[in-house]
Amino acid sequence: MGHGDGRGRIVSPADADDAGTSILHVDMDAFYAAVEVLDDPTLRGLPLIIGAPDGRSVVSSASYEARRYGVHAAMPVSQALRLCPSARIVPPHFHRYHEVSRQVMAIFESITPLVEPLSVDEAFLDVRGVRRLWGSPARIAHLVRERVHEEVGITCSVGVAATKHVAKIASTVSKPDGMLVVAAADTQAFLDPRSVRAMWGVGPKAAEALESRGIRTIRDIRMASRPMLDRAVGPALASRMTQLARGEDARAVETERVEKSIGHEETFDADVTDRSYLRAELLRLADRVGARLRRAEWETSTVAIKVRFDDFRTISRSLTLPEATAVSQRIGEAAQMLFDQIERRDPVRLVGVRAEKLRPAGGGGFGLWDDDEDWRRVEGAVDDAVARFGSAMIGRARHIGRGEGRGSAQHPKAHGLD
DNA sequence: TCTGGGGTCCTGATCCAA
DNA sequence: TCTGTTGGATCAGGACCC
Repeated sequence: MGHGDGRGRIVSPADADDAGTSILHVDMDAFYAAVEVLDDPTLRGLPLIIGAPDGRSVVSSASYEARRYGVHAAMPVSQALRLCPSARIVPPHFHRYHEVSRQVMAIFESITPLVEPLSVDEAFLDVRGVRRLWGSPARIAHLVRERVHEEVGITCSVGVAATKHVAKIASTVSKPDGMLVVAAADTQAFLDPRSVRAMWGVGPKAAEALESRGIRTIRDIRMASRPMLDRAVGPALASRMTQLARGEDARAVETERVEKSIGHEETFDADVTDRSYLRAELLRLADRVGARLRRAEWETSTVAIKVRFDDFRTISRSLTLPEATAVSQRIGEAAQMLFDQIERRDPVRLVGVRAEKLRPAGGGGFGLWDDDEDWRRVEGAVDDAVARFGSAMIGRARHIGRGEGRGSAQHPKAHGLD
């Protein structure tokens, strides 16, 4: 039995029992590495690590040959190289991955209009309405695998099930280059013995909280009392887990997805103490954020920054603007303003800028390219708040303590400053 | 050993207005 | 007018996903 780690392979036959199923989860196998091999066949069969060769980068993807040494995504490249010294480091070519991704998604869309891309290398397909055209879900899964292999030259794994959650687990189990069909009637038997860690939304922390209470499998979740689960992982996750553990997952395949935030961040090769350099970096990141907002014809009403210090402690600060904007300069100045309120002066390893609370441009606010008057109003409102409440009240750092009016001064409107 | 970058969602604290 | 309650908005932090 496979574990999605390259040690085994499961391929359900095209005439497998797929009663009650209609959802496919398609996941490319070691996608970035596969694209690199596609473009340079001499890399085939080698342990590959996709990641920047220097600095503080982590593994973006690893070929199955490298995974056998324990290398996995998100691991520092330096550590990966210790585990697998013979690995070839290949710098990522994200543009190319997106190009290949578009090819793959086009194949999906030629089979069914109901395609929900989850990321560059995976998607859900709802095939309910196209059975008369292509056959049963299991047959369609075969077709997808065949076409991706023939037309693009890479392999993928497919899970076929009655729900998204089960289809996703099924594709993971069948990896690499596999396919697994879980008929609706077999859902519970399929889920029950699996580790809680296999569930969508259960990461290391939640798994630890569950396992410390003796809850190790999905069956254990099904049998556990709700109050106990609530205490372990919080009511929201407990509720979701309980439903998913029973095989209940009413989420439809959504073809439309609206972005809720746009951000950029950067980890420096070496920690930075120079405040003016950091302020300039914030401006540069804000420039990229603004450019993306304008390209997408969005504007933002909340600017947030993230600062990670040398000890990896990370803080964030955000500011709601009196008026939405997509002007980089305004986003940058808000980011700098937030940064200036942070009192901690330790070396910084990362800064980031994010635009939140997005809305279509021109939706009731001022236009994208109004003159500076509007921005002067933003600054004026914040300056006014600083004058009234003191700078420490604006974007107050957590270490100063709560309960002293944090928040109120961040909403100029709430104080009639607008 | 030393931990990216792009996101989403949840939680708890706090403030404010009804 | 004063006080208490409640729900929405906002903010900060963190878990999680790929």
